[in-house]
Amino acid sequence: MKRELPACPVETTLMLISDRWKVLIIRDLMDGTKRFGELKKSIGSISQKVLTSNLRSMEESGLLTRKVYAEVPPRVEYTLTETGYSLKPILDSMVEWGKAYQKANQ
Amino acid sequence: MKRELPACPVETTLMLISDRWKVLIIRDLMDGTKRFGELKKSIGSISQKVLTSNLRSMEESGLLTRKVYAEVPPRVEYTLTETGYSLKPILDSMVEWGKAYQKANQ
DNA sequence: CAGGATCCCTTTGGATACTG
DNA sequence: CAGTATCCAAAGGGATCCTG
Repeated sequence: MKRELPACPVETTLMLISDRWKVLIIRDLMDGTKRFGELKKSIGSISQKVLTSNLRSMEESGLLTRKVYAEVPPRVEYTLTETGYSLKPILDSMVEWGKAYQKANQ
Repeated sequence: MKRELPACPVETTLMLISDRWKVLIIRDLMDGTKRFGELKKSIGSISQKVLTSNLRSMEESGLLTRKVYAEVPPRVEYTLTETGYSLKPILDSMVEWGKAYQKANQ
């Protein structure tokens, strides 16, 4: 799963967040820690498998942490790292740009 | 090729630029108009087919314009639209973030 | 030069069933 | 609840050959 970092900075960023779901996951975690089920619900149409694999790869990239509680039923919480949270300006820009684009193309 | 705009602004932005190559194309066009061959060369490892299909879909999205000159050999120039150029702040943020990430993970 | 056409591979995502 | 395992479909991308 771990790939080499590209030489180009913008490619590095893209590699880490450009999947269909990762930006949505990050956005939903900007509000704070969430459980697996909460994430799945707030994202909506994502399948368990895909959510799991995205979360794992983002953990590996250092964008978020995964904390497992030894309880029954199990509880797993996901939290953005500093690195993950530092993507906020990019996300905000993307939201603003997207709004303007939607307005112009509705 | 034309897809419905998602309800969510950030998804809209993602849909338009999150492919592997689109951000690189936009970045290369930030400097000004370029010919097909120049783009292909500056991007490097992209194949003709993929470059063509990305350019067409970006034209359809209103991010760039395509101008064909009736010459032999043919000349085709691509230029960012205002909309495409307005992605600059996002690109810049991505470059900055990518640099910091690379530095932290080298 | 700037592509179109074709074939194939890999990756991502989706559906369903099962489990500690 | 939060996964795993398995199978499958679709899309993006790559390679090669051909052409106005």
